[in-house]
Amino acid sequence: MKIGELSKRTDTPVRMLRYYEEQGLIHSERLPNGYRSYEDYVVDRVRQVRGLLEVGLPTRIIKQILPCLDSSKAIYLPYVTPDMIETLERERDRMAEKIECLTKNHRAISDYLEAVSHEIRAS
Amino acid sequence: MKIGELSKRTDTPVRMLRYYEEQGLIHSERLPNGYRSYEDYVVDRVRQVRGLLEVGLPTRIIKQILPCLDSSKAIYLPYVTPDMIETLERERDRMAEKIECLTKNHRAISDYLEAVSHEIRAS
DNA sequence: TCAATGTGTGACATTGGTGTGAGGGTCAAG
DNA sequence: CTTGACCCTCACACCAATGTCACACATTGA
Repeated sequence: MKIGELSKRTDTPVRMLRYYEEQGLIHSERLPNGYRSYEDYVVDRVRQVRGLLEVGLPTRIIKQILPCLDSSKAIYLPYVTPDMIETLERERDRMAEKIECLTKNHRAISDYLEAVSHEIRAS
Repeated sequence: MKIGELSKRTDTPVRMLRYYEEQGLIHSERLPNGYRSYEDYVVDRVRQVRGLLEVGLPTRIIKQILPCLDSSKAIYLPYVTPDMIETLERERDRMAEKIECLTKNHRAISDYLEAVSHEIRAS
């Protein structure tokens, strides 16, 4: 697929798709005319990238952890450096913290909305 | 307490504390000499703000939802506008999405690290 | 063929969170 | 009284993600 379709399917500005490629987060082939051509799996990839960006990870880190999140992990297993392991462990822990923070605040908002809805019904 | 102590207790640059105040996220009194003076509860407040920033919420949104996360919710219940409710519901849903994303990726990284550690033990 | 749409590159602007430094008060300890 | 640590404001700089615009070429459909 070409960049326009990928853009629609991922609800992502074309500008950003090119940016993600520049940052090494996604890959494209080129058609004879120079147009970018994407394989289907890139759709999921982009969605994953966007999700990680949304939760505050910079592209630098995303680029590092993405390969480890592929189903074809086996390929990468032998090449892992201690340095990489450290990064992954740190990110894993940071993610756990974020999950905790989000969960707490999510519940607080839910509770609040719940209370408000009762208030309305009572008035 | 003065800004230096708050900075230490929250592990937050003084610069940022003043910024958060400018954005209306925290409050300070002023001592006779012009120094900022904070009440104890601000420590938790700052930690909460930082957590929310880390998970990608902009100060604009944080400012809106913070009042609803206080324990003294009752005070705010009567003043809630439909507009505010909408914002809260949207943020609640976005948080849920983020939690899902983080959970998924957290598990993936954990699994990966697990696999790697086995690999190492086997070699 | 012409117009509209899609794509390419490149450059500049913007935004939000953050860093940093200048220049100047406050205050406590030596 | 002076020094050092702390505080004030203000301004400029930075970075990463994103928006926007200009200009050129490709594709497609009327």
